[in-house]
Amino acid sequence: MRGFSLRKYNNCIPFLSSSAIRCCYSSIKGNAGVTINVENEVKCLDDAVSLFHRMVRMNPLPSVAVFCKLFDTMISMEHYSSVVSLFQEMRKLRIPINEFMLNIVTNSYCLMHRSDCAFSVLPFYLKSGILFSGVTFTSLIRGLFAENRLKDAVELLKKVARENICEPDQIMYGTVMNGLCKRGHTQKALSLLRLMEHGNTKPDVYNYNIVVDALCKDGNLVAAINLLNEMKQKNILLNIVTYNSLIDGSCKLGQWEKVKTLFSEMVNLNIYPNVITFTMVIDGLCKEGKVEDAEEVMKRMVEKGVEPDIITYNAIMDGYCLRGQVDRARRIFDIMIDKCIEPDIISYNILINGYCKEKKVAKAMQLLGEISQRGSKPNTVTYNTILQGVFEVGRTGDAKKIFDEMLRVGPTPNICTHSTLLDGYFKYGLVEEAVLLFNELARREYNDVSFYNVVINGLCKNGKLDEAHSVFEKLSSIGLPPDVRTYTTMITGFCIHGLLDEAKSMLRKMEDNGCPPNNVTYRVIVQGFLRCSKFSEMETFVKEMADRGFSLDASTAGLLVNVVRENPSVLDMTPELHSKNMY
DNA sequence: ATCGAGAATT
Repeated sequence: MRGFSLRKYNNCIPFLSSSAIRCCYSSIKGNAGVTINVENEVKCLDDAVSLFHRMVRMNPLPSVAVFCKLFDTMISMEHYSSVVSLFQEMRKLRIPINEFMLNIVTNSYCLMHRSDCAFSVLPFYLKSGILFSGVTFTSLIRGLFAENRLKDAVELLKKVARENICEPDQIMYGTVMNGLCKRGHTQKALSLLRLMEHGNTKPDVYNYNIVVDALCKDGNLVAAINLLNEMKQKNILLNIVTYNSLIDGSCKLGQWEKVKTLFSEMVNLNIYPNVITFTMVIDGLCKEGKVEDAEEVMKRMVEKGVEPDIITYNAIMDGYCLRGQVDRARRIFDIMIDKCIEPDIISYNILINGYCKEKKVAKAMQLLGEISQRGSKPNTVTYNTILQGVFEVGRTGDAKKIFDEMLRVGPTPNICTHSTLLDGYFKYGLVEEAVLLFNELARREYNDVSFYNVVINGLCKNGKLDEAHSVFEKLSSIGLPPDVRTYTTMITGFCIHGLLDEAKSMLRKMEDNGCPPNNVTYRVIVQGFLRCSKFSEMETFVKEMADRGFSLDASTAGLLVNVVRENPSVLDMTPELHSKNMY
């Protein structure tokens, strides 16, 4: 990272106070030999805090390891800021700390997405004569990735290696590789893997699995299998994760023969499919509409002694919903409860989505009300799903009420919530509401092009072409390249308003900007010229379409047929229409 | 005693 120096972070540890924490200095004698079983004693934050207070009053004090164990337990319950507070208390009480403790605190800050505070712990290591370890920097790197500071994360790894601060291990490399892969930089992760192969720290199965999985997720199964073969050649011991990634990748491409091969290959290596393996297959089948096959796989897994879990059931439920059989999904939901598998918020979201897709909004709303009764809590996806469903049936008033409820008592709206709202408002002509909301959102720095596509589309469809165009222009000023949908939406807007020259120049512009038009773009522009009876120019685009292997859709072809009926001479100008089987 | 990879929802 640029300008990285320990001095910079000196004396900037934020004091996080906690009113819950009040320390008592009187010591209780005779606690020597008292054993503390942190895991059994701590079930919630209150338990942790009160145990901490008992511990600091003991004489002699419990070892630092016990404090570490306590903090670790708190981290597993996601009480990161409380870990920091208790650590501050320990310091005030001058309770000795060690390397492990500092690493845990550093990690807590990183998990809070406060890598700035995490860096401010570094001077403590120096002051206390404690050496940094790979663990320290791995946590920091993870923290930087969590804040999407990819360059800083990679730079920190390089700095650690270059300045011999400590020898990066497989975990540190793996953390960087994983951070890169999860953000779409598979090739960079692959380069790092190659770098490791030539360096001192040889990649292990974790490192390979990260890249194998990323390649599979990219749909690049061939490269993933090549890497698998490299692993075999290098005698890297393959494991269940390796095969699960490959099986998932094959399922998502519908390569069921490959799935079978991988299954037998892994079993030959004494690696047995687990609940994750089976669930991936079940989900893949469900997504292809083959829910019966998925249920068959579920039976087989039970026969093999592998019990389906909540995720397996959720996949099946979603499979039925995708086929429009929400009632069957509901039955699975009830079976799940009978088997004492508690539905989670995703189960509810799947069912709510199922009901919405069948326009059974009342059912969806009812289910929303039931969520808290069963000890779950609606999340952002729940509300987004309901909002979409309510808009779908045109109940804009209900949508507004639900959004208000969300703002009052619900989870934080995200970009998807806002897209749904804007799309809904525009769709039903509530332009004022939409524009107001869009202006409110200006400071959020949303950088997802599909969000702007919704806005541009809404403005175009509501006669606000100039505003749409200025949002389009804004994209380049915030460094967000328009995608094929953005251009197509703009072109549609121009065509609706009869601005064919603008439509045409936008078509050329997208090509120049490295974003070639697709089938839809051409259909839109052909329809535009057709509706304005500009047959000869239309012909140019029909020709271009044919050259690029695109074809007309039914509605454009239908329009064309009507035009030909009224004006047969059009046929003379468009030989492509009959010679290339365009209808 | 602290840091790592794989499954489901809008």
